[in-house]
Amino acid sequence: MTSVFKALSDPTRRKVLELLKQGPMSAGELAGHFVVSKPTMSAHFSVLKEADLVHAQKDGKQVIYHLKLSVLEEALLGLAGSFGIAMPGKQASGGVAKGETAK
Amino acid sequence: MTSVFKALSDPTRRKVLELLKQGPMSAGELAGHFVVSKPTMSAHFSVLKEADLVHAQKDGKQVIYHLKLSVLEEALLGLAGSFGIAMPGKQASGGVAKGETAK
DNA sequence: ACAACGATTAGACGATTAGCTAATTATCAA
DNA sequence: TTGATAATTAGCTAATCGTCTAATCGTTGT
Repeated sequence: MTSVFKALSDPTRRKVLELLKQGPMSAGELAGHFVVSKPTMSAHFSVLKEADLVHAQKDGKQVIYHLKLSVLEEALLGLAGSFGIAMPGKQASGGVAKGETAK
Repeated sequence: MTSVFKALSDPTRRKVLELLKQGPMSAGELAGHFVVSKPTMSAHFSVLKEADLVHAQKDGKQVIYHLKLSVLEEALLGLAGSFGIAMPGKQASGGVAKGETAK
């Protein structure tokens, strides 16, 4: 959970995830959307991999990154749940009961 | 948005917010729940204030902290929305509004 | 006025972070 | 085999982070 929020705390990394939301993309193509150097982007990809928010698949000389939406969803849901925050979609779930911890 | 996720990226600060979820609490009482020094806790409170996740109200020689749940909710809702993540509660909202960036 | 208490500020320290350039690895094409 | 291309690793710097102790500030009770 900490690693996910740490990953999300950088605007560049959030934007990478948003780009990946539209579909898998190579490291180079992703890097093309930013002004920083490719090694810097590579470091960002490492943080995202570490947080399990993306999956890297090697394809020839490229590396294709995929968003792992379920992991992001679980983190957000986990935090929202532990604060009884209701969010759009599905039906109300009542949040965490009194005295519970909401891992 | 970045300041909120930065604040959330530390486990101590997340736990502070969880304690505050149950109601306002003084700096000292909050600090009592952790093993770190009070000045360190004070620094954590500063980060939370900076992110507007808590409000500090002075009362005599104490400072009472209040959770600003709506700010947390908005940040989570914003990110979830920009990824089309549906979460329990309310009804679906179709994501980020026109022209918005979901920074 | 002064001592005690709750909290923050100041200053220091090691660890981590985001960024860079240069070098390296891996793959593919000529 | 050589060269080009995609990406990562290595090595560095400057800035920020989390933590500490010591000092200070503001309030309250004597």
